[in-house]
Amino acid sequence: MVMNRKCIIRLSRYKNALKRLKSLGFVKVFSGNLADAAGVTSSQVRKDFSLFGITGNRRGGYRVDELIERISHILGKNELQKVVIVGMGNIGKALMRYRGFEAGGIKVLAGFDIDPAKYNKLAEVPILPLEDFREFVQSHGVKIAILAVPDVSAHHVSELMISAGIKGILNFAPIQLRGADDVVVSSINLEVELENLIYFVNAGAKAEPEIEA
Amino acid sequence: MVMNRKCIIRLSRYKNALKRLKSLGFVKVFSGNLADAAGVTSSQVRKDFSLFGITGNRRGGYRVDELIERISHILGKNELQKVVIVGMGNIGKALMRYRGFEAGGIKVLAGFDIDPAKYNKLAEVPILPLEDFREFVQSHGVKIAILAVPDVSAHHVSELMISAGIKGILNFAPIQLRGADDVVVSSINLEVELENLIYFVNAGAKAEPEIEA
DNA sequence: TTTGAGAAGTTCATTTTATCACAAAAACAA
DNA sequence: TTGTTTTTGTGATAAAATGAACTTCTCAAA
Repeated sequence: MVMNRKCIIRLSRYKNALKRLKSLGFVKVFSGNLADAAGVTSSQVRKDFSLFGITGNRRGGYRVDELIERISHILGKNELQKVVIVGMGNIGKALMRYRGFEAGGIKVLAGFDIDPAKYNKLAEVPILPLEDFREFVQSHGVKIAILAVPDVSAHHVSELMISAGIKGILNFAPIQLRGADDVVVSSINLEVELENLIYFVNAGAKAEPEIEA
Repeated sequence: MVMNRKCIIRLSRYKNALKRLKSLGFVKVFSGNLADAAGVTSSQVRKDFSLFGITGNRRGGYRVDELIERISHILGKNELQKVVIVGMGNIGKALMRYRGFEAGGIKVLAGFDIDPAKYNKLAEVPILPLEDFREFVQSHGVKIAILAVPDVSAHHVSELMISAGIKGILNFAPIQLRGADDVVVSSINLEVELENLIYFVNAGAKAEPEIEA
């Protein structure tokens, strides 16, 4: 069952919304509630759930706990996900320190850089030489890597990642990575995001819908 | 002429690719070249250009310089774009220090926080109290703001931004902001991005296309 | 038990988005 | 000139996503 990326993004959104609802004491939730929280229509919510075989009660809606559990399972969030970061510049360091990941079951195992001044092999989350990358990810079974190096090194590092067995790359470098067929690449480009905002602000935005990350 | 967001993202991509091609010495470029660089089809490139009235020569392709100029103009990149950042946590600080913006004609004027320990009013790019936000953006005519505060404060700060006249918000908080009709919100949610990667990696990704930031 | 209302689940139509295919234009060569 | 090639520009076509509407089930109250 091959799923659409947009649909998966919505699932993540639903999960976030559900966690908030749960912390507010909600036990049950209706498609309309989730739709409001995620900024979509209730049809969409029900259809998304239907795609994944998620089912509720025809009158009582969905049980919050069950739904969170179910979506987390689909997203693979029931087991700890190990991640490494390459590039200890501004962005890389910020991501190393970002504590939001842990709550989401994502564990940053290590950072890597080529600059010896940045090494810190003894820290709880160590910063290691890039030469150690291959061995590290293989011995720890890491499949996901964050690429936060300058654009000139991005292509080279992405090849290293792929050859070391990385299967998913979150790319912060402002270039288009051409990955292997079994490697997923997702890019975040801050300048592109800002250019978008600038365009729509200048265009006198007419209620542009909020877009996926 | 109301434009599609995806289309604008592609324009940004084309522009980035063009800059690289230019630095390699290219003077002319064909739709096929740009398509390869941006990871789309040549038809798509031509159709995007057609939407904006960008036109080339029926056999000679497009002039690189002219095209960069044209796209930059459409994206509003020919004048300096002023931006402020609210929230001087990990992400906010990293964005303050990020030097990639300047090359793209984006100028971070100031950062804001509620924590007096973070103030630095005399720095070249000052960090100011959040109370000064409204006055600052109004006196400087700032229309774009980056929201990098914890989720609990995100809604409150976004309301402040909107009431102060901000028209575009780049949101890093993991919640769905509900903006006014004339305010554009674009969200970057790191956890959602990683969850996506995790899902497709676990699903044994079959050449998933790289996606927009 | 019956009835009515509320909400899920599903189908269908609409709208949006991307691809294909081809005619018209430009450049070049003979 | 005239023909040939190359690439654009766009209309037609296909595919995908969305939203509305309909059907079915469940619960609760009379």
